[in-house]
Order: sequence, then C-alpha cells, then structure tokens
Amino acid sequence: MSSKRQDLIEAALCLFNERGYHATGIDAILARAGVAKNTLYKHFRSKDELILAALRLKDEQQRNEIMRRVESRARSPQDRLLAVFDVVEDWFRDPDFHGCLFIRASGEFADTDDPVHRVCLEHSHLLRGYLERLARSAGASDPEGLSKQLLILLTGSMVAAQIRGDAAPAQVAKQAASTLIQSQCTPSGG
Amino acid sequence: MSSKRQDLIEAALCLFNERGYHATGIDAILARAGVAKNTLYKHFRSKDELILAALRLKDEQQRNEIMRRVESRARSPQDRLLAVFDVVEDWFRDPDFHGCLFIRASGEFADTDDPVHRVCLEHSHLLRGYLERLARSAGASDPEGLSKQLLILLTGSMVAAQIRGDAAPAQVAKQAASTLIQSQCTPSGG
DNA sequence: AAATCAATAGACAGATCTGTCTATTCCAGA
DNA sequence: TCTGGAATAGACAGATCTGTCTATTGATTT
Repeated sequence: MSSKRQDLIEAALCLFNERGYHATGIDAILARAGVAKNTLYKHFRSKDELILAALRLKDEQQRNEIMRRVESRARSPQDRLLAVFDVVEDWFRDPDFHGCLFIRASGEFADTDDPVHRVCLEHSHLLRGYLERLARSAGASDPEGLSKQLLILLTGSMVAAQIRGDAAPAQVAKQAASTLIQSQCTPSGG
Repeated sequence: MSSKRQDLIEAALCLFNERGYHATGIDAILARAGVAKNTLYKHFRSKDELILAALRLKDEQQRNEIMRRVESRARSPQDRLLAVFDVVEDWFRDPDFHGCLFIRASGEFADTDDPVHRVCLEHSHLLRGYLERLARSAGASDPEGLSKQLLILLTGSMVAAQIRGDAAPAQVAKQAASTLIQSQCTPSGG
C-alpha cells in the first residue's frame, strides 16, 4: 500500500531527531527514505505538512508506548505515577535520544499560533490527561494540580537529559515526584 | 568603542528569540543591527561564533538578573528559593517570551559535543550552583539533591510556559517547590 | 495486450544562505 | 592636512533549500 508515505514519515522523524527541523532538508529525507521528490509532494503539500503529519503520528505512538510500558511495569496507580519516570529513563538511555521531539518543535516553531506549535500543545495536554487519570485513581486530593506538577517534572527531566546527555535526571525527578505524591495521597497530607 | 559588536549580539539575541537559530539568517541580523556584513565577519569568524558569543553574554546577563531580582524580592534563603519562581513568572509574562534561549539552543544543536550545546550545559550548571547555595543556606538536608530537583522544576516550568504561551506554570512549579523544600528544611522532613 | 496509475530520476526555477571581496566613505589622531 | 583604521554598500561565488515540472519505468488490472 502507501508504504512510501510511511517511509517518508519515519525518515523524517529520524532526521528531525538527529538534526532538528530547520536543519533537515527535504533532500536528506528523500535520500534516507529512498523516495523520489515527486512522491513526497504527492503525499504532502509542503515540508511543514510533512512535519505536522510526522508529529501527529509520533504523538500517538509515543503516548501509547509510555502507557503500555507504565502499565506493564507497575500495578497500583501510585506506583504507575512513579513508573513513568523509570520508563522515560530507559528512553533517555537510548544513544539516539536527543530530547523530546515536541519540546524541540515548540522551540523551533515559537509562534504559538503555528500549527506545529499547536500539535506540541495538544501532545502536552494529552500526556497531562493521562497523569491526571492516574492521580485520580491514586486518590490524590487535587488530581489536576498534581498532574500539572508531575508534567512539569517530566518535562524538566526530558530537557535536563537532553542538555546533559545522560539519564540521571529521570531518577531525580522520580524522587521529587514521590515527595509530591506522598503529600497528596496520604491521610496526613493537605 | 566597539558598539557594533554589541549591536550585532543584541540584534542576534532578539531574532534568535523570535525565530530560532537556524531560521534566522545573517542578513536579518545585519539589517536589525544596522551593520554591514563586512563588519560582522571582522568581529566574528562565522555565524556559529556569533551564536556562541551571544549566548555567553546572555548567560551572564540572565543569571545576574535572576539573582538580583530574587535577592530584592525575598530575604531568607528559603523564601528566595521560592522567589525564583515568581521572578521567572514575570519573565513568562513578557509578550516577547518564547522560551529559554539555552533550552532552545540545546534542541537545535543536539550534538552534546557542539560548542553551542556545551554553553547550554554550562549555563545549566551555573544556575544549579546558585540554587544549591540557596538550598544550603536554607538548611536543606541534601542541598545538591534539592537543587537538582528545583532545577528540573524550573526547567520544566520554562518549557511549559513556552508551549502554552502563558505564565501559569510558574506558580504550579512554585507550589511543587514549596512541598519539596518543606520536606527537606523542617525537622520532621527526611 | 492495452490502459492506468504510482513511482522514478533528475532538470529546473527562484529564493535564500554563508562567507568573501572590492571600492568607497568617514572620522580621529599625528 | 595627511594618514590609518574601521565602517559602509553591495556585488559575487557557491552551496543549499523548497517546490514544480517533464519524461520514463514498472506493475496491476481490465
């Protein structure tokens, strides 16, 4: 079927991760995908449309993989909130990790009205929604507030790992998350 | 004196903030600075050298301004640790805020060996050092650990504000920071 | 076998990018 | 007044970028 479209998106995601969005030319994507230029512009109207399609696919893939891994790693909602940080630690350990594609995209497409930027915001919302559901199941007194805090920790750990080039920030964030969860999920906590 | 050099750096920082690094051409910087191309290449060997010089200057300016504002806003070390988040909240409120220039640079120059990336790492180290000194003065049981947690919160709030386009993440992070500080700076805390 | 359709290679236009170069202007100091 | 240094405008080379176009191949279906 339309495997060419898929090949293009995969090649694009790989190169965007390696070099960034503006620094990656169409020709490099074509070469890596083994696809002709004409074919690209039959599937996508422009480079920006390709970026959008690639990020929309990645959004779903990435969230699904995180949720799947979290659920197989821990049983209780509280443990699962913490397991999120173990899951991203594995991700940070990958030699190909150069930071979250959505965080980096929102930095390169800085205008909040830009469609690319909006996809990043949507990704962030969906991820927070997952954390909020876990927080609610865990019996947090303020699930929405806790999920916002945990999302900031998660985001911060991604950037710290991106800058440092190692996975250590995951456990630092996990420790902080543990403290925050404790303060909401125990009878003594506010 | 060499005000041209300064003009170039200021124009570059402004445009990098608006559009990003790769998306900003030399000509746009020259036009905004009101400087001829020849002059740019007399002061800097390449665009990358200009980026480096701009970020090195910004590193000092930004940290100094944060520290100055924090110190004028709160007296005790504990209050100052929290005041950091009020200070960045003002920053997030600026209509020109499009995210931290160092976080965005580390995303566009993803190779950790890249000199630009290294400047970002250095900036992050220096900022953490400041937080660690405050944490130590505040009597934290593990100042280094607390400073790492707070840096992740700070970083995360910057990215969240960048993506959302509002300042709300600052107070979310401040609330989390408060919980983390409490757990280290009270007799009952671990 | 004929027709259809997707994909190919690659030329091309037009814009933009970095960096070099020339020729000129302007100003400060001897 | 002369000189030297720094800045100017702007042409230029050479690369690269996005996007369009033509002409061809190849596989599948009718």
